[in-house]
Amino acid sequence: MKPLYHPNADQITLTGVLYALGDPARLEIVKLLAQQGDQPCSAFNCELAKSTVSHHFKILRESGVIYSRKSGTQHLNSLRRDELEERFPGLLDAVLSNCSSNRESALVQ
Amino acid sequence: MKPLYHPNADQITLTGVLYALGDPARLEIVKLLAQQGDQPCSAFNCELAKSTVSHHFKILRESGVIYSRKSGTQHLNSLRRDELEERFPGLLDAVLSNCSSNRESALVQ
DNA sequence: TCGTTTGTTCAAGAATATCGAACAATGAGA
DNA sequence: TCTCATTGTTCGATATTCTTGAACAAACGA
Repeated sequence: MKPLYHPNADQITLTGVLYALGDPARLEIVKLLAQQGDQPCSAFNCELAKSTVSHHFKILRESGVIYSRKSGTQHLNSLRRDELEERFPGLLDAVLSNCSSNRESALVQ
Repeated sequence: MKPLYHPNADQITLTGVLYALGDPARLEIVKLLAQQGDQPCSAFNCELAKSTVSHHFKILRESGVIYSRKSGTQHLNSLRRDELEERFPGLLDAVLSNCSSNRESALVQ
């Protein structure tokens, strides 16, 4: 299986991050990781096809929002909080603090 | 000509705003309005076709990021700063303060 | 070894983006 | 008033991206 691409911190772009966060499903994923810590893709329960979920994780990973590492049969995903904070101070916090818990949700769709 | 749709403040969604900002051209437009105040679409100089620029302004308007009003032959666009601040405190500031001036630009593209 | 779990890849159809051309609305000038 | 230029929108075509089910690959456990 191919190694997973991750941008370096200095390759992360603002529009890339905003684009990645600008989708209900992906924002839910980010919220999940922020609240529950590292999680496999399967922890994200929604009504989307798993190929679609895989695609969303890829967008998040390639935009630099999350880091994915293999762990047995699954991938553990973590928010790149510190790197994002250093690159774009206050951005992730501003987004997360404005995520309602009764969400614009991919779960509800 | 059709009246322009604008969402009410409470209809503005977080993912909608993030999606609107997650494009280099649109982020440039927002930056322009933040720095120079109200501007017509034509103030946004870039290499995109004008139909494409029109589309970007529409996305910004319908997501609630900007307000557009007719003024003679042009449309004057303004950032909905106060409403965005009330709806998603700190979000726009966090984005704008992380826009580099040597930009990820639609101008350079 | 065989089956299960986890996630990716592929191919097809749906949705969205970009573009040039045509159009509409307004204002300026003869 | 009658052009003409300016500003944006709308339309049709092409290109890119999204979503999905099916097939595949890797790792684990019985």
